[in-house]
Amino acid sequence: MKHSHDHNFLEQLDNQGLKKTELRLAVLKILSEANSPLSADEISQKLKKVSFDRATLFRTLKTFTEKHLISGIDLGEGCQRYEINCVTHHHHHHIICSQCKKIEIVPFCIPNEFKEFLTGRGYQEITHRMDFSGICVKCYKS
Amino acid sequence: MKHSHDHNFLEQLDNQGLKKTELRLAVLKILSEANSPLSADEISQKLKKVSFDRATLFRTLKTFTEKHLISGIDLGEGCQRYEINCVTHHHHHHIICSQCKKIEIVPFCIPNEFKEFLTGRGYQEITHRMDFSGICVKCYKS
DNA sequence: GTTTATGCAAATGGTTTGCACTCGA
DNA sequence: TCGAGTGCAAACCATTTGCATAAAC
Repeated sequence: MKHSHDHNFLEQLDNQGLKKTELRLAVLKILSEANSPLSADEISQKLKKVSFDRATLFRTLKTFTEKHLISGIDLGEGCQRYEINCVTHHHHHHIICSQCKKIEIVPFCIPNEFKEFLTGRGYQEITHRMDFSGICVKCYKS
Repeated sequence: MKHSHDHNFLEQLDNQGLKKTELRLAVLKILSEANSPLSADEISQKLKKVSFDRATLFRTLKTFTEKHLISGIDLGEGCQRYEINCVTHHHHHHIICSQCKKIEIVPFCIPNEFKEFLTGRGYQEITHRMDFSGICVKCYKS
């Protein structure tokens, strides 16, 4: 899908005191147009037109994550996936098909009681991760 | 803590058609005496008395996981941790302290509705992962 | 003209693999 | 004895790091 806020990338980089380079703009564009979280490999593939170095890509992803422009997520595949952080992309969880690896967003989050329980146990700054895997309809039918 | 079913290790290996070697027995013993999931490194450290090879240890952990004698869990540290599977250790989730890395078991699991929702969406053989992190009381106080 | 970002090459860390040898059943 | 299990060395794969160059501001 196309986004109308492509031009915001420049602004976002500026706000974070980051220089606007071709790679950075390309990565932001790719992630904002993706409909599911992408691995570094997948981003690389979509970067065909842009010349870049793998180390630089990882540095970019790390910087963006630290500046909260993107989020890294782990679905147990042994690599990180990255998602753009924008107003329309708030906190959520995923399910990944164990066969075709298709990823969907899941429309629920953990009950408040969980966090309350842990707070009661003295934990501070609690974060959680939750994800699902299963065989999707398509794969199951075939 | 000491367990009275140490002698079951031999039996468990037998049941799975696995040969009873010193390393395997030692790993089962270590994991059954551990009070939180151990990484391959931590298991290695506890194996001081037994001579072993790192590759063999990983092969052992893989075999045990496949035979469901142990479970591998990922708490986002970049390595797997392993827990013994026995009658007294059923499905559960963890919280890890983001500072001291102490791991505790959390006494709740996801609501049934989550799985039901996904089943309704056509997913089969659904599994989930859920874990927490936060600063534990001890670390917070210091 | 600085500071920050990049490319290159090499290192890291957890884990896996190929192969010949060894040991448990 | 015979196949499963092991040690060793080397490979793997995602990611990181050091350093000198290049580009952004």
